[in-house]
This record gives sequence, structure tokens and C-alpha cells, in this order.
Amino acid sequence: MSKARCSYHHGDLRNALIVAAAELIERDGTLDFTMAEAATRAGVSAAAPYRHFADKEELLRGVRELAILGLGHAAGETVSEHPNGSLEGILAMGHMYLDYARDKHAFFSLMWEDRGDIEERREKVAEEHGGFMVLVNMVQAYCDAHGNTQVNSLHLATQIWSMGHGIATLEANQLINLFDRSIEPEALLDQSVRTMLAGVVGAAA
Amino acid sequence: MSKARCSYHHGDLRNALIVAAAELIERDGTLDFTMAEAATRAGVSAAAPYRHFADKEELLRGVRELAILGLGHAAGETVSEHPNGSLEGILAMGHMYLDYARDKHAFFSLMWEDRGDIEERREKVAEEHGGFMVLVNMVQAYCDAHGNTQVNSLHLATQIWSMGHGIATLEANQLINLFDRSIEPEALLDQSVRTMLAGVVGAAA
DNA sequence: TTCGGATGTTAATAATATTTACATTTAATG
DNA sequence: CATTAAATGTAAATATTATTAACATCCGAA
Repeated sequence: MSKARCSYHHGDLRNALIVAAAELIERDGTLDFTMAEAATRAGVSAAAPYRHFADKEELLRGVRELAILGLGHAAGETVSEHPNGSLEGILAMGHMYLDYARDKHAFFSLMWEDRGDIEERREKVAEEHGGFMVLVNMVQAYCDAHGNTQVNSLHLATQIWSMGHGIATLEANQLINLFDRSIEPEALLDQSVRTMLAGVVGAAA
Repeated sequence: MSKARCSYHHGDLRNALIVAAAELIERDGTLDFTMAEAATRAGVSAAAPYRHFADKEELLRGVRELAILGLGHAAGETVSEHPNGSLEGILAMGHMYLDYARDKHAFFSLMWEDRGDIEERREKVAEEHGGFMVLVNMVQAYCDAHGNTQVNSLHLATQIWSMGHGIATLEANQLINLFDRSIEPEALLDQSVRTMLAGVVGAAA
């Protein structure tokens, strides 16, 4: 009875609802789908979701987990396509992040928004945020490759993440080139990352 | 009749509603005040706001303008407290931005969120976003002071802004130290800014 | 003075989230 | 195998808000 849809009980409604909600978010580009539509899409009545989620916020948190895992997966793909410890790998990671922010804006903001569950999230860092660890490893490998063992790679990775996050966030909201239409987000990010690595690790520029 | 409250007509309801909404956002730390409460606070009925704003979104856009002007004002204050073209001035600007993001989280996110009015915003850049221009001038002065005339200060200011924006956004959502509790946002930002300036302009570190 | 438009009011209307009361199914227990 | 409590669904309320409709008042121009 783990995959029934034949009768009264769904079998895997919680996940089905998360997927349904994600599809609606994907379709509309916003988080304001209705609970009723998500329920219908999952093949149940409007009240059924409340057996699995206290409220819409909780469902959104479920979708968020899915999105975070997806981004982590993309990070894994990206790293596997480039030489270990290479600059290009780190830059590619930035481009991937930028693409994600642009193409899946609603998921991107949902992912980082505070929804009053910080403590809960802290506990799930390891299982959810593999993506960041991928970056940390890339940075570490880069430092190693450049013979620098003094660098705190977690710290440096956080600096690079926040640079990418800032550009991605602004770009997703069409603000990065608000003052100068000629600015190219990827070029800007590449240059920022190069400068940061050159300044902290040496070489790279 | 520009400031009446005596009789039937309010006199300046549009602005009063923006202020009322801003107070509610300040009070609750969220954007989900009700139109009715904003109206009551402004001393009018629940339907009155619709004579001035098509919907809640439009009222929020009004509040956003106010917030952006406020941040611009803070930028002006900050720059006036430090030597022209100094590194400390630029760092102070970053701290101010970080403080704003933390203390006025709801306004901060409202400010940068896309609310489907990009074109409209582009037209108001000059009148609204004096704050960014303050940063551009600081960066320009910094470059001048370091005898570097090759730098595109608009470009460099955008890089610095996006770094600060990334850190501020993550910090406001309590995510910047998700992986390493020991990270201090201001220190991280200071170091990033120094590295960027040193890498692009020279000196500074 | 008088009339039209702007701005307010109160009373609907509508869309949604969420709860309630009841139904069905599952799974453990004797 | 029969029984029953817990889990999971359903349909029919409720409640909260945004928003609109229909009507009232006021201000400024002709």
C-alpha cells in the first residue's frame, strides 16, 4: 500500500502534495498557488492536505527541502564536469547558481527565505545543504593546488557564496543592471571571484 | 485643505496610508498587515484605500519608495561621517547596509523584491536610488585617492554592492553562519571589500 | 449657485485558508 | 478471524481578507 491511488487512501499524499505544489510554483512562477489546487492535482479533496501539513507554510517548507536538494544535485553535476581544484570549476558553479536564480526564481527565493524555522533548519544542514559543501571542497582543492594551506576554506567559500548570492539575487529581480544596463552578471561574477581568489589565495587573476 | 482631518475628506490619505502601512510593517516585521487595519490607522474606512491604490501591491510599492528613500538618507548620513575617498567610509557603508537588513528585514526585502514593475522602476532610478550613487562616488573618490584612473567606478561599486547585498540578505535570513557559527558578518564583509579594492585598485588590504 | 469629479462610507461579494463532523481504511491485537 | 483505535479522506461549515458596488459628501470650477 505504498503506491496506491485506487481507493480511499492515497498512499503517499505528503510527497504527492509537495510535488503538486512544486509544479504549480513552476507553472506560475509564484508561491501563491492555492491549497485546493494542489490537493486537486494530487487527486484528493481540499481538506486532505491538512492531515499532512499544519498549514500552507509547512507545505512550502516541504517544497523548499525539495528545491534545496535539487540545487545540491546541480552542484554535484557541475563539479563533476570540471577538473578538481580548477578555477573554471568554481566559476561554473557561480554560473549554475545564477542560472538557477533566474530560471527558477520562485524556488530560489523560497529556498533562502526565513520562514520561522531556523533552528529546525540548522539541524538539517548536513542532509540538505550538500551543495555548499561541494563549493567548500572546490575551494579547498583550489587552495591546495596553489600551495596555500593557510586559507580557511569554509570562510573563503562563504565569501564566494555570498558574492554569488548577491549577484544572483539582484539579477533575479532585474536589479543588477538597474544603474548600468551594460553590466553582464556572469562577467561581473567571474571577475569578482577571480579577484577574491587572487587576493586571498594568490594567482588566479 | 491640505491637512484636514476635521470632516469627510482626509486631505492627504495616500501618504497617510503609506505611513500607516509602514508602521504596521515595522510593528509586525512582516508585510502581511491588512488593508483594513492600515485604513483604520489612517482614520478612514476599509474601502477608502482603493481610491488611491488599485490594490495592496500598489500600496506596498508606495511603502517601498519610502523605504528606498530612507536607506538613501542613511547612506548620505554615513558618507558624511567619514573622510572622502577613505576605505573606512566604504566599510561603514557596508555596516550600515548590514544593520538595515537586520533591523528592518521586512523593508529590506520589500525594497529589492520584484513586484512586476521593473520598467516603472527604471524610470525612477535617479530620484529614488541616490543611495547607490553615494557609493559610486565613494568608490570613485577612493580610486582617485589611490591614483587609479582606469577603474570603472560604476562597475566596481556594483561589485561591492552585490557583495554587501549577498551578505546582508543571507544574514537577515540567519543563513550566513549556517555552516560555520563563528562567522561574523561585518568582519566577513570588511575582508571581502578590502580584498576587492586591493585587487582592483591596488593598496587597501 | 451649481454641477461633476474626487474621495469617503457602508454593505456586499469572492477567494482562500482552515476547521468540524463524519466516513473509510489500515493495521495491530486478542 | 473479528474488533477497534489511529490514520487518512470527504463534504460542509467558518473566518479572514481583499476587493467591488451602490450610495453620500465635499471641493473647485463654470
